[in-house]
Amino acid sequence: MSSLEDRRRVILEEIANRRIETQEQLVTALRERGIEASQASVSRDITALRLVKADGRWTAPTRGLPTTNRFEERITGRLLSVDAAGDHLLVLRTPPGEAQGVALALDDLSPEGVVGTIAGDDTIFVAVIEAAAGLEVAGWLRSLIPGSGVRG
Amino acid sequence: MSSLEDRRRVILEEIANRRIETQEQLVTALRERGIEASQASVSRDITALRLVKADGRWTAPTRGLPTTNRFEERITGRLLSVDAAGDHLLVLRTPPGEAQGVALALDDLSPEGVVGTIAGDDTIFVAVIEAAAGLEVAGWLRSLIPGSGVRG
DNA sequence: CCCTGAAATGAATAAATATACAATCTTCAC
DNA sequence: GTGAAGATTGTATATTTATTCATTTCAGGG
Repeated sequence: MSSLEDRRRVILEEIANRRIETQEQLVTALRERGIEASQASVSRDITALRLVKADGRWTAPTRGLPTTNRFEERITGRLLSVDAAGDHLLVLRTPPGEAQGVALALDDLSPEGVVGTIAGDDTIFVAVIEAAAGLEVAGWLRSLIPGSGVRG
Repeated sequence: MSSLEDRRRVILEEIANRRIETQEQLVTALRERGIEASQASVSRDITALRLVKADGRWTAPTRGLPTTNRFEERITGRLLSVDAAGDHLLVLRTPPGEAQGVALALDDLSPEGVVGTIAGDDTIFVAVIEAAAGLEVAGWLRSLIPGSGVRG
């Protein structure tokens, strides 16, 4: 019986059911449920659960928000170029057979402004809401291409 | 012009294009771009922009804090049927023109097991990791169809 | 020009969160 | 059983972030 697992389960319940604004509040909430833990442990749990403090309260994000890292892992080395075709379409090139995977990763993240993607074998079309969003997304994607300068 | 607006715009650019882990890094990044600001101001900007620190880096959430209820609002009445095509693909039907919106709502929520979606005009393909996840997602989606019968 | 009020800011500091480190449990091989 | 390796934990503290408060800036009215 892992008290660690139990505690983390309760943490998820608590942040889902009441407004928890600090880790100390979480410590208190846990104690009310018979679980003793220090703020330090709660901090570690929060890291492990990849929780996020948004709008002043701790929440479990829906996927996409905190998965930036994971996304970057999934895409790095599989993205060759990023080009714009007009204001609303980005065209990404990948090695053969990689487009589906990269496009799925992109779908998982759903960056601001991206409306959708369609992937072929080595090409992905990314539809963006408006030009500014496209530029931002393009810049960020390019930063994932090895050997490309980060600041443009 | 409002240097405040400029600064916030640059903040969004910076966190999109490089990994920013602390507000002090943001202060430095701003200085490199010719914008002087204190950590205090950056902290206020972050609050105003509702940014969140996820996985150790500052990011712009893809959308606000989605609740299941909000998602259900977005989908209820716009989903006509849910069928399985094999173990890894669900096919959703919507009224004409609604598929994109429903698919976006689905992407926002990214239920466990859903790898990605592609939407046409009145049809959405939902790729799921494995059969069990597909059944679960399908069941849940069907529960959103008014007067839903069991299909597939 | 001088006021006034609202918004924005930085310095200092309070508050909140993450981590180093040592102690204590678990697991598992022997 | 004993002991080693690794996980988990709390305390104390370092680091990071939010806030207080005094000051500055700027627009508009006189």
